[in-house]
Amino acid sequence: MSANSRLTIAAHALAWIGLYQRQGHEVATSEQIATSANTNPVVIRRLLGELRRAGLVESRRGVGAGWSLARELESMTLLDVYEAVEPGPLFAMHRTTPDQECVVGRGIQPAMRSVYEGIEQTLRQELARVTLADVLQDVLAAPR
Amino acid sequence: MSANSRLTIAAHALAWIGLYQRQGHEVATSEQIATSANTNPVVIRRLLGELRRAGLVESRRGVGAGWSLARELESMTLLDVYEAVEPGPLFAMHRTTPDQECVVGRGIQPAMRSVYEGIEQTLRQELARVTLADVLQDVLAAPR
DNA sequence: ACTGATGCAACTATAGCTGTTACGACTGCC
DNA sequence: GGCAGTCGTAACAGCTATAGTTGCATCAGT
Repeated sequence: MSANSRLTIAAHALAWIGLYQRQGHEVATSEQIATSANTNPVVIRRLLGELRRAGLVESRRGVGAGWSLARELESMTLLDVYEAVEPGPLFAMHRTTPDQECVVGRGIQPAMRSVYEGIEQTLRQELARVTLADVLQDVLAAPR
Repeated sequence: MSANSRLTIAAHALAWIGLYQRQGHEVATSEQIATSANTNPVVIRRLLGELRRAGLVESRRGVGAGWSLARELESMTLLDVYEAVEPGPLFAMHRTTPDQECVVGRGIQPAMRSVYEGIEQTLRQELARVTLADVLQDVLAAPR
């Protein structure tokens, strides 16, 4: 499906900021997060920008600038992150409309759509069950 | 996520072959299916080739060649099709390994992996609940 | 031998993700 | 007022996957 790492990196960033704040710091920089995630600061800023638009984080500019959580990790679910960061559907329909003269061509899209909607609904429920606080707890529970 | 239409087209092809066989024909050609799906016959042959490797369809060559079902539509689920046609995982980890000196960098992958595994498991269960016979029935139930 | 289909390689076009550079905008501090 | 550090964003390159297309060898029944 050509999966991407956007949800993973976004969760990484949020967990990092959350832990950093628990340690008493006010804001985290994209530079610090990028070092932890082993990627480029711009990649982090882009993703956090989408999370900001979704109301999950805030950014401060100027001197002492950086990112902070807009809500508690406890009140943030992976569904919130997913919706902020993955707009499209999981499965696509035909790129061109199928032959409407054909029974299958006419009926296949409604049929598949209802299946896909059910699946996406279930996916959302699963994602909604995991808070970012759960994620951070799991992160800290890792060995060594 | 940059979704693709492979599952949709594969289901379309199977439903088409199934219906065609119910109408008394022995084999369907990639040309016919491509017309219904409004795409190129080679695209159909490629997909059906993967379904053949999974034991869902059979192909005949020579004169009077074409495709036929290897099993009843009733015994074929969308999970079978999905697995034949979508090898990779739904979500990807970091492209480069995160900073192992960092607590978050060390713990994030195991944490996310367990979430992702649960989700893929649920996805499979959902797909396994829908047979291709169900899909064809839904297709035929479409208005007009 | 002819015919009509599959099997498959090769190529193109397109799109999305990721990484990178560059630079303007902002704000606290001196 | 100027400086420094960081965000915000545009622009571009590299890579990968999907989809579409062409071409041709291969096969098997007539």
